Amino acid sequence: MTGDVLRLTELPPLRRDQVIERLRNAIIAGHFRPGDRLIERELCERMGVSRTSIREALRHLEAEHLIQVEPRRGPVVSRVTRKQVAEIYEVRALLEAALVRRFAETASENDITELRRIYGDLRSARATGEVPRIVAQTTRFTEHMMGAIEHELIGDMLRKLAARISVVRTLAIAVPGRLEESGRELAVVMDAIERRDGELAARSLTTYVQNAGEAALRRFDENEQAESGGRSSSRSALLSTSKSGVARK
Amino acid sequence: MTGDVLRLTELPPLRRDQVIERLRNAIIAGHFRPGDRLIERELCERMGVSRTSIREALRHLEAEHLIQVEPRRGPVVSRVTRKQVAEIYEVRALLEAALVRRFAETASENDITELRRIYGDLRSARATGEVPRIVAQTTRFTEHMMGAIEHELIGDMLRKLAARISVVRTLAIAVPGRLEESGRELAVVMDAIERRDGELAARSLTTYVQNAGEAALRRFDENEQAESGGRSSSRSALLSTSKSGVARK
DNA sequence: TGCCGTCATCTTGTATGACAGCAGTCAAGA
DNA sequence: TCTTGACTGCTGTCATACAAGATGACGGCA
Repeated sequence: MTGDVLRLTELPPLRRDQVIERLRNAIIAGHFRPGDRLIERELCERMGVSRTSIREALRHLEAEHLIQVEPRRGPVVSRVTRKQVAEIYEVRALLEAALVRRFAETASENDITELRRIYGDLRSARATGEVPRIVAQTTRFTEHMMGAIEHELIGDMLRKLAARISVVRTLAIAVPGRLEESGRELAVVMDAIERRDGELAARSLTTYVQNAGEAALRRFDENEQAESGGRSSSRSALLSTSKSGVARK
Repeated sequence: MTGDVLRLTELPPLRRDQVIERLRNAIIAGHFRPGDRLIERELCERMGVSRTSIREALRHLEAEHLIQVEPRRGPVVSRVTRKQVAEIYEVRALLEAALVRRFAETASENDITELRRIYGDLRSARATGEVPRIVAQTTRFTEHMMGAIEHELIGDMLRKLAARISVVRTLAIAVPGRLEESGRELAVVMDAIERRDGELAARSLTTYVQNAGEAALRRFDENEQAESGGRSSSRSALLSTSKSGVARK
């Protein structure tokens, strides 16, 4: 119905969209870090496109809150404030609870089986303690549910929120003791889903996200301290000097 | 804490931001209508700015989903699908419920008094049946709560969602019988707030939004029918020819 | 030694001009 | 009436240019 099967090249993808995507990924992956300035010319050279495309892409990322632009100073990778972190986790809890409730209640058996499989991978990842793998599998877990319930908006919002807290989130996973705790919480969620208990799934997932949020805030505070401590050699600092060669504030 | 009080001229506002604002308002106000093409040159001339600024503004609005861009065809004021309307009302219900719950539980007495005052204005507006006034007062009502609880994120999201459904929302208000029904629902909400019953406030507001959503969907369906009926003279059609002189699909 | 004002330099914000190439239109032709 | 091809309209990108704010270096002064 939509999209012609015989379509040739799908049309060359727009440069600006590619730029958006790559910059977004770079930020999420932590290649650029909060506070890094994004200098247009540099980006032009690195990506081999004109300033026009770069700037248009930047406007898009700005709207997503991934970068902030102070007039005449140019774009800077967003730093999130403590309050913002708290708010994001709060809203994420709401949306994800709605997501999981609906999934538990309406997903097909296949979707649930598949989720169980992903959950298995997630557990193995968690067992290794390798943070990047854990993040990846957790994303897959959520992403699968989003795909299944076909709620464009919730999916969209959750993805955007996740992007904004990618840094803190990564740090939060490694909070001592949190991995075990969250493991138990997730088990309850998975269990509720399999029993098709949407209400319980939603409630337990809310708890999970709330606790994750608290862990994130704890990390956040530690980081603030470390920063005001001035020991800029502290490599774990959220806002430490970028390795990407980009100027900083 | 944020923003320097001593700042001189606040700096001349950026052109692109002004463009964003004006276009957004124009869309929300219905001056441009869903499906209208936004032709860059035209916008340049009308607003007296260069294509550069226009295009950057468009990228921003695109990220807000207020416009959609089909590659090489350019921007078009977003048409919302039925599904999107449903999803938006769903999420709006979630967020607004959280908002009102928190307001009921934590707002100062002054804030509540003020809300009651606004509620009074809202009631008078509703009594007249003048849709634009009703919309304005309803917005004030929500906006007041958003200001009081200081939850940037929820406020931001609700505003963006509201923008996306501004057209449908306007139509929905005039659904026969809905005005009375919603009046009663709102009364319950206001009452719950004054009694500081966050739970009840949230629940009743959820009902209110859900019903509003159903009304909106009903209107939406009527519109679709009217449209496929082909009688393009039907002036109430959601997608009728724009009066703004802008080309259409 | 430490603070201040000045100047050179870097960057952004915005405007212009150009141009290739997709899209939609319309008239000529079958 | 349907098909084809030429024509025109716009978008997507690039290259340039330039004023003005932001930054950083430097030398003078206390």
